[in-house]
Amino acid sequence: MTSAQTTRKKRANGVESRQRILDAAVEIAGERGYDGTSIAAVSAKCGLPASSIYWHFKDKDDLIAAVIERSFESWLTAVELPGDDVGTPLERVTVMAANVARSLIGTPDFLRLGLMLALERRPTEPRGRTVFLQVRATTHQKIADVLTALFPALHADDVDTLATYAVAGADGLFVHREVTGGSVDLVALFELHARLVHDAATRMAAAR
Amino acid sequence: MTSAQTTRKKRANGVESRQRILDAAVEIAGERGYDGTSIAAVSAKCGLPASSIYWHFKDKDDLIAAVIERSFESWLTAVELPGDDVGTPLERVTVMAANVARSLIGTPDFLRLGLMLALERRPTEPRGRTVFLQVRATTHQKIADVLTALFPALHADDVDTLATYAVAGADGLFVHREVTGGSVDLVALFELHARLVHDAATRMAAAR
Amino acid sequence: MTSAQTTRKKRANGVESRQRILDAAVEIAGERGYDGTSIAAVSAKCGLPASSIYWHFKDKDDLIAAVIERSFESWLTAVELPGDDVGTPLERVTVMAANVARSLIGTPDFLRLGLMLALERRPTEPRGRTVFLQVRATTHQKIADVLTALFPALHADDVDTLATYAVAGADGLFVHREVTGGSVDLVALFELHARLVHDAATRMAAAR
Amino acid sequence: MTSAQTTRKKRANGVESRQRILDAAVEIAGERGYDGTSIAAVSAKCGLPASSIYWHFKDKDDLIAAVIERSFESWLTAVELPGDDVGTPLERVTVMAANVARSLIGTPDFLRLGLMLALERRPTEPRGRTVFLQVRATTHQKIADVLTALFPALHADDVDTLATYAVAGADGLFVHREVTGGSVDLVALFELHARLVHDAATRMAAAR
DNA sequence: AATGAATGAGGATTCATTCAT
DNA sequence: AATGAATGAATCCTCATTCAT
Repeated sequence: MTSAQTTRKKRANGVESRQRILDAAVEIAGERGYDGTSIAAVSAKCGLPASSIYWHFKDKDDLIAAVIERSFESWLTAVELPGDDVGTPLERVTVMAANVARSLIGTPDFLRLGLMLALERRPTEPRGRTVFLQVRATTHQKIADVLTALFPALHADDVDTLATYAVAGADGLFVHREVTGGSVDLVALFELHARLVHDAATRMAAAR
Repeated sequence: MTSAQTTRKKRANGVESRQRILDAAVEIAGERGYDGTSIAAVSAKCGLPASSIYWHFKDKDDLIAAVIERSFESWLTAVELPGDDVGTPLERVTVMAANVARSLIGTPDFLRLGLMLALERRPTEPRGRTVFLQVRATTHQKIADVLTALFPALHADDVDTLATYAVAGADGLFVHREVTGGSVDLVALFELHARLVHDAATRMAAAR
Repeated sequence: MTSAQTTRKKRANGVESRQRILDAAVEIAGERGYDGTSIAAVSAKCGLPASSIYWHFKDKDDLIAAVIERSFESWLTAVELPGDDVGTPLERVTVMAANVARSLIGTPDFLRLGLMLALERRPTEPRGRTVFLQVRATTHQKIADVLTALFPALHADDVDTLATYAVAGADGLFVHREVTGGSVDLVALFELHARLVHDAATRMAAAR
Repeated sequence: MTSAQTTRKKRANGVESRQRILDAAVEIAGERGYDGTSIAAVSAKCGLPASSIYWHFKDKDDLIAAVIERSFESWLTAVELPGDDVGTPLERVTVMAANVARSLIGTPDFLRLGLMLALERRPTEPRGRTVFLQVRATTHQKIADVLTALFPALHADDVDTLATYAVAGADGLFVHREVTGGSVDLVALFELHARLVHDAATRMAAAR
C-alpha cells in the first residue's frame, strides 16, 4: 500500500510537471506561434528549468506537437455533443454549428495555433503542423458523414465540396473573431453559416 | 549615353535598393511570418548588408509594415476590376468572387502574411498587423457597398453581417488552399461562396 | 581523492565561474567605464562564452552593479582599520587618511569606475551608479561620525560640510593621481588633506 | 560688395554648421562621455547628416577634441576675472574661488567631460584627453603663479603641492555637485576650500 | 559645402540544446 | 525525475566611417 502510493506519487510528479509545461506552452504557443514560443519563455511561465523541459520532450518540435495534441483533446471535450438525432436537418445542423462556435470561444488556442502552423511554410515541416492537418482532415470527414446522413441524395463530390466549404467558413469566422478581439456574435455567425450550407445541400441534392 | 547610365547605376540608388529589400522581404515574410523573417535572411536574399536595410527601414517592424503595404498594393493591382455593370446580381457577384480567387492564387503573400499577423498576439502589436486590419476593414466596407447597391432593400445590420461572412469565407477558403498545397479549385469554391451570399442576401431582403 | 576533485572541477562550478567573470569585468570596467566594457571583451578575458555571462548576470547593467559591489568590498578589506583610539585627533585623522590613500593605490578600480559612473548622465541610470552613490553616502556618514567623536563641540551643519569636503578632497586627489599616472605621493597629499580638515574642524568648534 | 557678401554667406554657412555640430556634441559628450557619444546621436541632435559631420571633422576623436577645446574656451569666458588686485590675500583668493564655482555651475560640460576622459584608460589615448590634461596643467600653473605672488616666502615645492591640492579640491567638489544633482552650495564649499588653502600657504610660508 | 547611401565590424542579448550530476 | 551550468549560433540593431555625387 504505502509502497504503491510512494511509487505512484513519484510518477505522478513526473506527470504533473509534464502538465505544467504543457499548460504554459499552450498559452504561449497559442498566442505567439512556433517561432514566438521560446523554451525560456515556457520555462519562465511553468517555473521549471529549461533543461527539465528537455527531460519531458525530445525537442521544441516535440513540445509543440504535444501542445497541438493536448489542446485538440481539450477542445474535443469542450464541444458538446448534440443530443439525440431529433429535429429537422436544419435544426440539427444549426445546433452543431452553435456548439462548435461556443467551444471555439472557450478554447481558442487549439485553432489559433493550428492555423498559424498551417499558414507557415518552413523548410522542415513541424510535426505539429502535420498533426493539425490530420485533425483537420478528420473533422472534414466527420462533417461529410453528417451531410451524407442528412442528405442521402447528395453526390459524393458535392458532399466533399460542402464539407470543405463548411470547414473553411468555420476557420474564416474564427479568424474574424480573433481579429475583432472577441466583440462579435460568433454563435450567430456560425448559425448563419450552418443555414447557408444546409440550403446549398438541399439545392444540390434536388439538382441531381 | 548607355555608359553613363551603367556607371551611374552602381552606387547610391536608394529607390531600387528599397525595392530589392522589399522584394526579398515579401517572399520570406509571406512564407515564414514575422518571427521567421530574419534580417540576415532578407539581407542574404537581396544582396545588401543588414546594416543597409536599416538605412531604408527604421527597424524590422517598419520593414514588415512596408511589406504589407506594398504587397497589398500589388494585390489590388492584380484584382481585375469587373467590367461594366451588366448582368444579374448573381452573375456580377460571381464574377467578382472569381476575380478575387484568381488574384489570391497569383499573389498569395499579402493575405498569407496578413493572416499570420492577425492571428498572433504579441505584447507590442506589430504595425504591419494594424495596417492589415485596416486594409481588411476597407475591404469589408467595399463589399458592404456592393451589397447595398445590389440589394437596396437590405437592412444595414444584415449588410454588415453578410459582408463579414463574405470576408470570413474568403479567408477560410484561402487558408484551405494554402493547407492543401494548391490542389483545389479555388475559383469554383469562391463562386459557390458568392452564390450562397447572394441567396442569403435575397432572402434577407425579402424578409423585411 | 585528488582525481575525483580534478574531474569534478571541470564542469559546472557556478561560484568559480561567477568569480572569473567578475575578475575580468572589474579590470575592464575599472579602466574603460560602462560603455567601454563590452560583454565580448569580458568573455574573451575570462574564457567563458558571452552566453554564459548571461547565465550568471541578468544583463550588462547587472554585471556592472555586481562589479561595483564586489570591488567595494575588496576595497573595504584593503583599508586597514586604524588600531586603537590613541593619539591626538590630528594624529588619528592623519593615520586614517594615509590608510585610505594606500588602499586607493592598491585597489583603484572601485573608485575609478565609481567616479566614471557618477559623472555620466544616461537616460536610464545604471544600477551600479546607484550602488556607488549609496556607498559614497555611507562613507560620508562614517567620516561625519568620526568628526563628531573627535570634535564634540562641532555643530551638525559644520560636521556635514567638513565630511563633504573630506570626501570631495579624497576624490579630487585620487583623480589627480590617475591623471598623472601614479607619479605622485598620494599618501603625503592625503595627510595634508587630513591636516587641513582637522584645522578647519578645530577652528569651527572654537567659533561657536 | 554683393560678391563679397555672397562669399561671406557661404563661408558663414559652413561656420554655422560647424557650430551646430559642436553645440550638439558638447551636450551629448558632456553627459555621456567618449563612448556614449555616437555620431548618429550628434547627427540627430544637430539635424545634419552624419556624413556632414565628417566634412567638418576628421573623425570622432577630432570631434571630441574640438568639443573639449570649445567648451574650455566658453568656460574661460564664463570665469569672471577678479577685478583689481585689491584686498587681503584671503579676500582675493576667496573671490577667485567663488568665481570659479559660479562658472562651473553655469558651464559644467567642460569639466564633466574632461574628468570622464581623464579617468578612462583606453588603448589609444583620445586627443581630447591630452587637450584636457594640458588645460589642467595650465590651470595648475596659473594657481601656482597666484600663490607665489601672494606668498613670496613660499618654497617652490610647497607652491606645487598647494596648487595640486587646490585643483584636486576643485575637481572633488565639482564631482560632489554632479553627484548630488546640484542641490549643494558650491560657492560656499569653494570659499571654504580657498580659505583652507590660504591658511596652509600662510603656515608653510612661515615655517621655512 | 554637403549629403544619401552603403558597409563591415561589433554591440547586447536570446536561442535551442546538451551534459554532468 | 530533475537541474545548474554551459555553449555556439543566431537574433536585432548600432557603430564609425567612406564615397560618389
